[in-house]
Amino acid sequence: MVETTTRDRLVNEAMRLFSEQGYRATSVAQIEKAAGLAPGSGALYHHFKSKEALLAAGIDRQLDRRGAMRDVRALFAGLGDLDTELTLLGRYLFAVLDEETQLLQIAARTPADQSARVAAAYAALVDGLCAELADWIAGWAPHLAAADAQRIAVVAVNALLGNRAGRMLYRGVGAQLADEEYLSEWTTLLAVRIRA
Amino acid sequence: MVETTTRDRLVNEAMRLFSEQGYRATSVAQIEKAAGLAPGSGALYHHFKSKEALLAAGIDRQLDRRGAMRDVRALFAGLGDLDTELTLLGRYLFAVLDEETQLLQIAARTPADQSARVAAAYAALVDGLCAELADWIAGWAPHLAAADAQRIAVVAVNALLGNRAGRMLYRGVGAQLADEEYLSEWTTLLAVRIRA
DNA sequence: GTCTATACGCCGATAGAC
DNA sequence: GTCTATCGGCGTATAGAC
Repeated sequence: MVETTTRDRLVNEAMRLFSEQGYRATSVAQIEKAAGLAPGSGALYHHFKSKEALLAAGIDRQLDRRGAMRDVRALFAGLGDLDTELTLLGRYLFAVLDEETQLLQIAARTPADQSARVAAAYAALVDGLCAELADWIAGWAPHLAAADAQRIAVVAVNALLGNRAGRMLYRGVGAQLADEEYLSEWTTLLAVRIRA
Repeated sequence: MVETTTRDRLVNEAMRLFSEQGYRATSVAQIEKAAGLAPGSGALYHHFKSKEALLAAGIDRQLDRRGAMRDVRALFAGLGDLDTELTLLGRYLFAVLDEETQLLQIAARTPADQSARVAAAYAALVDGLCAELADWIAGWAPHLAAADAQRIAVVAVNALLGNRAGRMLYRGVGAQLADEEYLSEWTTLLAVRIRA
């Protein structure tokens, strides 16, 4: 059994509820109840000075969890042929996006002017993924201009992001491809382009 | 000067505000003020029985506007080579997504259980675009299996959707490619794949 | 059809007992 | 640290005058 402080439980439940319902639609009482406190009591305010400070703490924690695993080229280089590495890379990018699902959902459902932190965190995440992928592509295709590798990376990441956005925001509605099937086509698309 | 009824103005302003701020974050008073009525007066309730009925009316209108322009193959077929048609098709898909921006934004910022109508409307839009594109691809590449054409179309539409999602939800934050640059790479990616 | 006035509830946040 | 109790504000929605 993991020892969790009340503060940690509050952050956990708040981020979950924010991602499911949105920031404004989630009440402080609801968060307290989910964390095992009496709903409606101000118990939350002994740990955070306001509801927005709680959101900020959740975003900071999410950003701290990331930051490892910078050099993707070193991780995947030399494992096999282009298609194999590309498939692994695609799975890795999907995994990162899935880990950040809460943040992406909160970002989508929080008006930018209400909390600029979320928008900035999203931008940092996506820009980082694009840069990593562009770096990897440049390593595999030295004949391509750096700008071309960057453009390919942006489109490729957006293709994965669009898939996850559809999943996150409208779960269960509409026909979705299975992950492996989607990644298979994504890989083929990129491999052919990089070789051309 | 276009004759607009108060009811139309209410729908217009409500959809605009919903897409900018989200459904729950937008108050009835705000909608009334934007439509030229006294904020806080219940004047809105003489046109709609509730705030949710107003949202439903907006979604219905948006869905009615669409529905024309079904057969994309007929529109773009025979115009030129594959790259040319693909570029035009990409612009068309972007245009459709842009026209439906309000709906997509509202869908993203409205919890699914709060209004299933929005989620269903989104699913219909994206599924329709995928089917249109798959149809077009199948026409250009008869050697591909129908399932392959469908998979390519799904990834391609998701790539455009991911781009627009980033624009809509986090406007101004993060480096974004210009439309023409993005579409250029998107076209190249697909053209190479279809020819392979 | 639009207004003023208002009912009634929920929300964020605070005060103070234990 | 958590509780009960409560304040002030804003939310949706309604009643009734004009």
